[in-house]
Amino acid sequence: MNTKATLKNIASMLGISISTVSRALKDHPDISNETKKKVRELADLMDYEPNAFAVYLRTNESKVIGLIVPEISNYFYHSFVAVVEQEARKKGYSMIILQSGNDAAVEEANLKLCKLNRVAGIFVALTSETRDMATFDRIKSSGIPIVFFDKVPDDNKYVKVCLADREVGKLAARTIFEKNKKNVFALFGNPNISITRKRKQGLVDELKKLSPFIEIATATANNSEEAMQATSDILNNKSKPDLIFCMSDEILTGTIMAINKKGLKIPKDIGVLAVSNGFIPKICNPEITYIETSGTILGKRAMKTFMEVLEKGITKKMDVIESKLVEGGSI
Amino acid sequence: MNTKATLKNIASMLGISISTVSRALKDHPDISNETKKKVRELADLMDYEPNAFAVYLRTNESKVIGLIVPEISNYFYHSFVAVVEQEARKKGYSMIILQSGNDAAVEEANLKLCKLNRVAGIFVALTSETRDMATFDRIKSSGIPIVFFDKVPDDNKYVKVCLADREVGKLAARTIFEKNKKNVFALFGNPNISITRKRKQGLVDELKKLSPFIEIATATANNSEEAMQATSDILNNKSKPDLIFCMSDEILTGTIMAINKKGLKIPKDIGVLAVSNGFIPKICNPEITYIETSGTILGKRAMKTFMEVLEKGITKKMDVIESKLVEGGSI
DNA sequence: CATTATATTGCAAAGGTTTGCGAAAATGTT
DNA sequence: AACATTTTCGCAAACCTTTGCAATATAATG
Repeated sequence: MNTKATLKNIASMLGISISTVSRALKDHPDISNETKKKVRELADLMDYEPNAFAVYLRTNESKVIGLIVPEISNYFYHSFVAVVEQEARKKGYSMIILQSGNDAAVEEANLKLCKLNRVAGIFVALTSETRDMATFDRIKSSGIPIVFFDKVPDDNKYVKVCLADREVGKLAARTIFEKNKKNVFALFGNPNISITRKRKQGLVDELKKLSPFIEIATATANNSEEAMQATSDILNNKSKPDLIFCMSDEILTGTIMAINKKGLKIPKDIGVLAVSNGFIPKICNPEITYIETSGTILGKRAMKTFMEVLEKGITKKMDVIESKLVEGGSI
Repeated sequence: MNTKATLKNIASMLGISISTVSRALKDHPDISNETKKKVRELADLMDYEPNAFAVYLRTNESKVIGLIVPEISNYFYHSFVAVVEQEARKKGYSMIILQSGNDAAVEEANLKLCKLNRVAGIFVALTSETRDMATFDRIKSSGIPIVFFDKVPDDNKYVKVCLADREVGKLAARTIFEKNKKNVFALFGNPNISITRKRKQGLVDELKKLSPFIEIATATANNSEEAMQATSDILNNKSKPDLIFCMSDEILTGTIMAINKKGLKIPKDIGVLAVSNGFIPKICNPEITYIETSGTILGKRAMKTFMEVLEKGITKKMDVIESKLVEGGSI
């Protein structure tokens, strides 16, 4: 086997010291152009790449970002993941991805893994089960910045990037009011996470404020299947609602399948309003009217915030992303 | 700041040597139970975690798997990513994710990054632009195993896990024949990648064999927008096809939007047959009939193959996954 | 008690890089 | 020519862990 491409070997082959080689490759001003040239040529020839671990060990910082989400493959996160990875690569970072699968213990293990790998920082969307923030606090105080996104903790001592969830609810309420709907069935996700509570509160409160004549029933579904079941149940009632509100893409999926199965026509038989990134709404017929939540935008903003945290050492911040209504033909 | 949790510090606090501490924490038989106990207690107290970089540097192997795909957020890959991450975590590995964005240069940079990070192995779905396999060969011969999936190279000297693409095409052909369709419009993705060529060949050849009376026109679309455009164009012809075949979810998405926009009814006005993981077909009304390609299954098989490669040192293998027809109501 | 086996522990090198500081060589200044 | 500067380079420590081997302490054997 031919000699490994290390600083040491290059140095000995050239009869100069390791430190000179190291500096030459970094274009350090202390080194003469002549030497630099020699070193670079041999390094190229030997296909030299610095040993990342040695660098990390020495500098004690890695160019890796940790990303912890409940599930990658869920509607919203993968576009977030995609854009964060892109932006990260532009800045010379790689991304290590971990799923918590809505299990607080796994989430904690993942956090440890991040710490173990000395990541430069961590993006986290919380599990709906997460109660104890102690591990996060420990990691944060050990100097690893954490940016929470989407599923964020309530406490304001963290850095978070999220949607204006209460506004999302209010916007939904105003839409319902303007479209003159009277009997709303609203489906929400896990009530333990704050975005659910906020969206629900925004919707219910605003609706109450706008009109005393709009009836609203709410229900909870933890996944598409439950959403489908809940929708089916309500559609079998004799007093069918005239609009179904879906808090997320996951729920929208179930609702649409239930409506289709039942053979109802949107919007003639029933209206639909969703909170979504737009992908599913656009392949439906007619297109679903939705309040936009873009993983791509969220990702970009999160990355921007992350760089701020890294460079300026911010430890608390809340970046809230406004959303807007995109009209389809489902109401 | 309190002392860092390192072997050295633990050792000096306990008045013993570093190696003893190291071995005590590994439950090495050379160390007395008494010492082990002392060491473990202090280590726990100090929240000791071995410095991964030092370990990697010393052992020259990391517990990280690289995953390179054209795009994470595309229909199929994110479920693959999700399951691979899960399985990897079970085996003590983490996953670093990289997107090539269909750019061979970025793909190469990503490969380098994997090498730089001394990953334990790499999963790759090729770019449609990839021609030169030299970098892959170099990495492979440097001892890092590579498992290709989905978008795999033609050459049999690699380890690959993929769908039975030709069979997929044939299955589509048989379905078309049985459903008595006569005028097929088939939309394919990038012709540079082998799965496109194979699916197309399978479809066209088998169709020809089954009946001389079935007309088939094909077209190429590189993304949803192009697929939508191509479908719109063909639907404006006076001789409308009676079935559209979509090679992938990406294309199906565009086709469905075009059909909806045109106001046509499936299957009355036009039939649709797709190759898909099933998610989009199931939210359509009626559900689309599709040939199943599951990222989840592919991911599991890929991971299994990967472990074989790692443990048994296999260097070439081809794992082909059969697919089946799932009937919706779109034909 | 002397000798040998066994149980514990420590020493030190190795893995590859970075970097402060001092040394040597080259150049410039009177 | 003597001195001051500047340019160029090397020494050696540090980052933290792993591990072969030597060293000591303890117990067992004759």
